Amino acid sequence: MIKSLAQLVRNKETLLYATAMAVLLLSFKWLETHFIVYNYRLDIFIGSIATVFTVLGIWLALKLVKPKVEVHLIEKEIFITHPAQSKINQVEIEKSGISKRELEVLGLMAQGLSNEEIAKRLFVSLNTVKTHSSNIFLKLEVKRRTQAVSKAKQLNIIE
Amino acid sequence: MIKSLAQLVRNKETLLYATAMAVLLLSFKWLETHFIVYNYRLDIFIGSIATVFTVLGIWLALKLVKPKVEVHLIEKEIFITHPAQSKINQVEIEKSGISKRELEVLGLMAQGLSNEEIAKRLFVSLNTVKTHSSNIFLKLEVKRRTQAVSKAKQLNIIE
DNA sequence: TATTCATTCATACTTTTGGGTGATTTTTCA
DNA sequence: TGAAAAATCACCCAAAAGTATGAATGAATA
Repeated sequence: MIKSLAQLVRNKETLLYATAMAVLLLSFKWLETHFIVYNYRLDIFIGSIATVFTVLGIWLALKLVKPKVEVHLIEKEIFITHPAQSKINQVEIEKSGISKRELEVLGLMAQGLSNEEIAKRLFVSLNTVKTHSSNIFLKLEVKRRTQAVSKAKQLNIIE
Repeated sequence: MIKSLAQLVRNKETLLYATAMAVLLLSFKWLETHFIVYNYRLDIFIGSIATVFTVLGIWLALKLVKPKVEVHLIEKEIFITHPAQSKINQVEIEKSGISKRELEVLGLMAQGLSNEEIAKRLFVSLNTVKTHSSNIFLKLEVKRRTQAVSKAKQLNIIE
């Protein structure tokens, strides 16, 4: 309420409305002096004044007071399954010490390729792939390719 | 404005406010008859009535006008990592024809266990695990355990 | 320049895996 | 109850995977 009054005072149009009220009062005063108002029933006169000024008050309030705004916040939950998540953990790769080439081999391993197939894919010999594999197992501290794939996926160093 | 009036009529509290206005009017009437109001300056009397009813009007308007409702949608993003998701696709399991026991073996396979380790875990012989493995490969139409794991994860029949 | 590291390859050997076949025992289900 | 499916196990053989060791080469680096 205090705030509303403060707004009312601050408002640029306040003068206009104040003037309107003054004019109304003056017009009543004029009616009072120039017509024989008292011939009419005084309570009717007062009643009409009350009505007019009530309407004026309502009009004033509606014009001046900034409308109340109730803000309703509705939380809409958006489920994101995984937006191409599973970002490869570069940190873990470096921590494990796995080289680029070994990572390639590991990736193909995870796809289910045999050493022979990996060798053909990378244009190297079977022995090379075996060496890479062994090094991978050492670095991941596992014994088998299946374990390597399992651990690599856990560490997010592949896929 | 029309809408506001309609609200005003509908409002349950309207009677209260109407009563308040009636009481005010009656009190003025009472003042009029029981005191010699006319001894005072009539314009002061009218002015106070105007002021009172202006305030009443303002108060009425402030009380009765329903606030505007602004609805704000807040989109709350919920990321689902993959512990909760990745529900096992029962349909694909049945489609592949993989039995319960074979599924067990497949699961341990995916964890990187060797046939020997699986055998010990399941309290069966190595040969049994081999048989299960072979059947799994047939049913998944793959050649190696690594491929089996890869395909099984694609089909969501494990994990 | 010397050294380290990644990559490549080889040979020999062991272990694991996978294919094929057959058989017995449970379990399930019509 | 009786047939089908699932689970169990064995033996043999071959392929693939993995271990160990050694070595050559090229690129990066201290």
